[in-house]
Amino acid sequence: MASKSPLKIVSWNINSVRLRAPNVERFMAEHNPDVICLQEIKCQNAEFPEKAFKQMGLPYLAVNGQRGGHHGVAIASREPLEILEAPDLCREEHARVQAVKVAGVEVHNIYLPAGGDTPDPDANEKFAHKLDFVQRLGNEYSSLDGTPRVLVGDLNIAPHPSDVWSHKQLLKIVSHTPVETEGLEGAREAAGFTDLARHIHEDDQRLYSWWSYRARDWAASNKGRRLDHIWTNDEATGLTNMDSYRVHLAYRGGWKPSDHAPISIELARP
DNA sequence: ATGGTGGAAGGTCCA
Repeated sequence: MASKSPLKIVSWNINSVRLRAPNVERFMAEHNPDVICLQEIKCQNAEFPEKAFKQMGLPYLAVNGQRGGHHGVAIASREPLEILEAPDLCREEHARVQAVKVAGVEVHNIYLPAGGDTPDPDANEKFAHKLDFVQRLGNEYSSLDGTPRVLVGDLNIAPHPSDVWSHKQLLKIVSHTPVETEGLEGAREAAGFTDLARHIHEDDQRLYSWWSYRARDWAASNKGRRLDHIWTNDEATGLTNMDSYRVHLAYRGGWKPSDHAPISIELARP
């Protein structure tokens, strides 16, 4: 019965939802998830391709878009969503955070600031903003109740050495500097979340979810980073089917791909 | 040491 089927949740930095609605449609046809959390939708609320999503079987939408073609997050669902107040994580008031409750599970969708090129908060305001966002993340999620809670999104930090193609060569590159990786791990632990990918896979297993557009051949060079994450609180960890974690590599290729691959997990319904 | 690509906006920013 539908009520006993697992809840399949996807996180995907789509890099323009208007351009890539067909990619989402293909994913739906192939994997049939219940909830898709998108980041970098790059449109305003009224511009979201609502009709296409309804037609592909995701009629329930929570859209947090932004003017100017930047940022923006959305959650699309097969079943009804209750929109929740999201934690105040972004001091710049970008559209980067949203939260819903679906099938008894809280789903938080986050697009953490990339942080610019210079990993120095005094010289680079974007990096300072990124660190502030991480700090708030740890604080805000430390005091919530024990509802099953899943936090997903593009966190723009690859915390483990095996989350990047070269730990040594990326130590001074934004996304893998110690202040970011230690900050994110500290925030996650303070808030009581489990990083599912690293709970499932040993640290000698390299895991990536993003490959730059700038490589001549992203698959051949394989210089990836794990920037996209699925975290669960203890209540949700207990519902998680650990064998179901996937990075959907095929969607980094194909027609006009995003530079991020979708990742997914399945949970038993509470 | 540099520039490489991509999207959207709009004559440049963000990633």
